[in-house]
Amino acid sequence: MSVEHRPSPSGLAGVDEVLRRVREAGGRATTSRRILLERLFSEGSHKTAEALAHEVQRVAPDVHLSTIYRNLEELERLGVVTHAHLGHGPATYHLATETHGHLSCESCGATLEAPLGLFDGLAEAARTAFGFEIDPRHFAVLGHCAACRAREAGAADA
Amino acid sequence: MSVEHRPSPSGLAGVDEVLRRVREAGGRATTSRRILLERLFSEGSHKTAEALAHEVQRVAPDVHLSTIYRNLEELERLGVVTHAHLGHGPATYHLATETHGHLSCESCGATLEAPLGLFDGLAEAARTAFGFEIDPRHFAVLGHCAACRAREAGAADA
DNA sequence: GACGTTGTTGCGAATGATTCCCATTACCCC
DNA sequence: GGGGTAATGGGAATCATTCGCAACAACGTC
Repeated sequence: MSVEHRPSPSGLAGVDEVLRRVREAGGRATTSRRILLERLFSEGSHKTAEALAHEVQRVAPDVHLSTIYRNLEELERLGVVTHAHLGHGPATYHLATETHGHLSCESCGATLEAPLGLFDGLAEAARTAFGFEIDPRHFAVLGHCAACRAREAGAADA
Repeated sequence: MSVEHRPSPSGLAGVDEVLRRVREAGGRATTSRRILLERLFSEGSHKTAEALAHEVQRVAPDVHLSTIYRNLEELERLGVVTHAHLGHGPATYHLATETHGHLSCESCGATLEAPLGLFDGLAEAARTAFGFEIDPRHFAVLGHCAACRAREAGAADA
């Protein structure tokens, strides 16, 4: 079996390499774990545990939701996956290689991926004022997106 | 009956005025609502619904937790109260007159109240880059506080 | 002050997201 | 290929919050 050559998001070699890392850490390369990883490496991020469960179950119907949660937790411990909270509602999971913050619209729920540089001003201010080091990745910053602001402004005018 | 003269946090006159506003909006000035408001106007913010329930129940033991939630929801609709999410765990409630953002430590759970000005840099950047208007009050920005950073750095050295 | 309307309450059950427990299964090292 | 043990399926437990509903209590009116 050769190494995967798919263009992985940004540095992690692929499913097989992750599974190798899992085994090095004393874990096992189970089928559910492999399928879950394939889904995580596929396009489209910000998937909830339940969405991932559905995707996995299309291939292996017996994989239980709690197995998904356990695997995500384990993969997170290994640094392969992270989760983010985009507002109310369930957490979303994605590969740890995709590092960005999130701006999430309170009106329509849309989520923007924000380059970490966007948070530099706040990071600097928090560091200076409080010695506090922000982590913009774990929780989204809420607010209102351009489309909703335009719509709401229009409604106010009408 | 005279207006309350207690030094209210920052502009809202007091329990009686809020209850007046409630009645103007077609609501009723019930005992549980009055007691809840007294607790909200008392010192110490960032209280969870459950903590508020305990405080209220010290005075009126039969007030049910769901009543607290309903009253908080109603008061929030009237613009008297807001809630914030300070990380994992339950939401916290406080008077809407206290406007500040939150920095919440992922290690120790401590929460700092941050003046809204701290977020100006991020607000500007998000507006320019995405037309996105942030609301720094509803969700805390997570990260690591000075104390925990010092402790963790020390542990790393040891 | 009694009355009726209708907003509110107490209570428990329902929900949604996640975690826990446990007996069974299936990796994978030797 | 057998055995030790990590992982799984299944369901029950948990935590925060919401809902449904019958009984109750504000408050304007008479």
